[in-house]
Amino acid sequence: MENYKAQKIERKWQMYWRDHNVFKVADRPEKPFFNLTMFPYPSGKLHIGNSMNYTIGDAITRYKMMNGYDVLSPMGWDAFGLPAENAAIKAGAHPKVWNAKSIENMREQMRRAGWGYDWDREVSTAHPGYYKWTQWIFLQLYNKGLAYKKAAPVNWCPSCATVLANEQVISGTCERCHAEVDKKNLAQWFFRITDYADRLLDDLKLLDKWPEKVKKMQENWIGRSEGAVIDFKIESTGDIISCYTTRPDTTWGVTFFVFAAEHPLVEKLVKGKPHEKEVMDFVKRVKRQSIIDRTDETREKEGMFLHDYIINPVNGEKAELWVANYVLMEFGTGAVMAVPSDDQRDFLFAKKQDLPIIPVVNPPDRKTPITAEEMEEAWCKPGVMINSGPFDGKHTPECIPEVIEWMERQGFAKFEVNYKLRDWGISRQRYWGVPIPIIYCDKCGEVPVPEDQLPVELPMDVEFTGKGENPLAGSESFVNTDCPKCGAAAKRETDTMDTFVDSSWYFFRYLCPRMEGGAWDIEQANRWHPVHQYTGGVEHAIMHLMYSRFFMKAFHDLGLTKHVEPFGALFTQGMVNKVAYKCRVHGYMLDNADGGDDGKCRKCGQKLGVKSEKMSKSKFNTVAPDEIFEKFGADTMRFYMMSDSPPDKGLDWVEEGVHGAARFLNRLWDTVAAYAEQLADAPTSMGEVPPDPEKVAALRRKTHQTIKKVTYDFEHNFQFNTAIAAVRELINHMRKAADPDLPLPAEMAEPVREAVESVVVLLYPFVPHICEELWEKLGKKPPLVNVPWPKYDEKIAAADEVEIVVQVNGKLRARIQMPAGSDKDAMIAAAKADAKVVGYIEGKNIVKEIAVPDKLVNLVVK
RNA sequence: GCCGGUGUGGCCCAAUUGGUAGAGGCGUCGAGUUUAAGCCUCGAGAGCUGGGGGUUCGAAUCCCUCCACCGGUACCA
Repeated sequence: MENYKAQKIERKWQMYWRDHNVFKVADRPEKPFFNLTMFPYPSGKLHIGNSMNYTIGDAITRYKMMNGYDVLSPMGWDAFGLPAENAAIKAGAHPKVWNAKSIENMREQMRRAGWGYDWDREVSTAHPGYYKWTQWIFLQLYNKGLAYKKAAPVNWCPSCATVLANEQVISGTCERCHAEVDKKNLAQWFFRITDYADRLLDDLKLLDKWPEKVKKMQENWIGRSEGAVIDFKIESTGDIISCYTTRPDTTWGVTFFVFAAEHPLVEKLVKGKPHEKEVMDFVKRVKRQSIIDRTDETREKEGMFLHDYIINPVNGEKAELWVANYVLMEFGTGAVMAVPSDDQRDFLFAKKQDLPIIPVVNPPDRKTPITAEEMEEAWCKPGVMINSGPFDGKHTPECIPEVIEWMERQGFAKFEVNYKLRDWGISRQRYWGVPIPIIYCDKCGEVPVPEDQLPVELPMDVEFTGKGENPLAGSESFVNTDCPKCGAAAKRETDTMDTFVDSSWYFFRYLCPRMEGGAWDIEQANRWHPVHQYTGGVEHAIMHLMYSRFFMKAFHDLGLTKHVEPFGALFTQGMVNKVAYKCRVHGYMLDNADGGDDGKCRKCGQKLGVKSEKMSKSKFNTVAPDEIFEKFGADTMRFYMMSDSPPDKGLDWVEEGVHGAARFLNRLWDTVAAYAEQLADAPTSMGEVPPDPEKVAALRRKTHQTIKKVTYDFEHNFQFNTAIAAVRELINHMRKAADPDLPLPAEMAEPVREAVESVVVLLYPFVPHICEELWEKLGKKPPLVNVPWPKYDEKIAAADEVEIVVQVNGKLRARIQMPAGSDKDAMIAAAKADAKVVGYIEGKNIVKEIAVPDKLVNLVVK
């Protein structure tokens, strides 16, 4: 018998799949199934996260094909972005060249992993044939008023020299380089995603096949709140200033009023006043504070009195006007009515600045009204309104609608819904991205590039200096152009788009990747969408998925698709972790396998901390798929990743586990090959051992139970670890029932054949190479994707005899064998008759008899 | 802080949703095979299910509370 040679058979089948176009899918499918995995950034090397993603995706592709679906399984490249440009700066190569090479490498790695794709549909977002349509989409949004330019304070990463979206700022630092992010005022392009806030929120209800977790994250990010906008009058100037509040019921408790440092009225109010310098110095200081400082909640709240007052519209009371560092310009109106009795931030500020506190909500269990002196913190829970004029005695927050109505009648407030979601800033001051198709003309102003002039291509005559300036701005041939309207000399926009724009519509382009007359064919989109299964990392739960949903809805409104949601079902895989070794003083280091000693720091000798953490180069705990392919083969990597833990949770990468996977595949090989030989000998004699009907039935039962289990796991959240465990059980059972190295007894030949074939078919989605090879050894015709997924027979799978547990007062006292499906009376009677049970119930009163069919009997006695 | 999630043999994890705590794997130990080790085959042990309280005939599962870790988010008025 030949040994299992992974690399040899893997290459053989990879060539087979390619040469036979196994994963090519028809444009007009009978049973369409769009199986999408998140396309990678072509960094040049697959990382383990990709491998996890695509191994899950490939298992689904093959499973669905075996179930008769026309599976669309495409692959492409999210090819624009910073790393290519940075690499270009470093290596002196053009990003285009660097990119092409990276893609080639990764395509080869994907082949070696054995993932099945329809390569005729490959797309790259950096290809002019693709980004032409990204620009076209920009123009459609622009014409609809959904793309606009405005000067806005933006997150500026000084190290990357570019603008970052809010979502790319991780607690005040750049998500890429971790430098502290500054605020900068720049003219920027935005997409009006906020117009869709309510629909993005409401339609989450349609996504019943999305993880609750992801929907919740999106809900939080959209951050819908209801409240009122209330107008206050400034005493000195008579200016009306509005503020948004979710608690208009507490307006009687307003004791001061606070502006954000960026609020334009601040400067106006102090202009020429004695305290002008003091206040403006404070404003400047706050503005200069980094985002890190400003968003650190534990930091002291500071502020300055503006020596001016506000008139509270509900009762005409005066309240001091302040500017403070804890109010954000970005939310609401940048001005806050402060109710220290009901808001902990206002409370702390009032205490610090010695401002008055008026309780307006009385804790419900109190008989007498609470006083300001009694309060140790703000009361923001439900209660009874006090000191609130006409609303005294009412319960809040229930009466908020009534309060708003009352205010609206008086004309100084109105109901309003607010969102945390901001418009999507897409401008990037970088070369390696999609040029924004806008031209600036002195006479005509901002002019969109006519559609027939697309694409606006990236110029090649650029210099990569690594300095802050966008290289595009330095390209004469690019910048200088003619105005499409009047023909006069004009200049091009030099900002490029955020790469999330590229990836927000790629699932359309896969449908018609080479189409020239349009971005996609609407009929095809209506047919293949929404994506039947989308699989990717949970790190894209907010940005990518939100932007794609927004695009889908905008496309719908533009008549470009009939659908409103892009992804019907979503599966998010967990992170891949591995132990990392960390010294408290000297940081992460290689583990002790590499020259270290007994887990001690090589620099200081202190004991290293050992903890499983997300794989990262900086932690020295990465694993390269390539190395696994070389050492063990792709099937081993695939098997290990799928067999160890449920894929939606994380995976702890353990070297021994990989060995275990390799061992299993060897055993699978030996076992199936041995059975193949025995089966080929087609035994006819009964042998010396007499036939054993129960043994035959038991093996068949196990086979059908296993098919049922694996099918169930595919249909329920992809619990591949338990599916694989079930197959292992079947193999163990079969080996015990019929020694693979001995001639098969005649009566076992068919049951064994059924079991062996099932094993190979059931494992195929996970380890396709070895299974194709074994399938051939069994005398069958490849490829396995054409073999129908096995059906199980419920009758064969059902046990005819079951073990019933007998409890007395909840304690296990006996086990009895009974025919499956016995009725409750029979079970109870049998339980009472059991000799062991009798000892426990004799002479006692049976209070209650519980029977669970085929499971247990519980007798409650006194 | 707030919103999610997780906590089960030494380790990764099952338990078809309230019914025997243990499927599968890793590691360990033992036996067989081997000149020996490894590989391979067969077998074994190991637990108050994070702590406490409650509901129930019965709780890993449901409820309350606390703790630990992971993820998201964060002065959003």
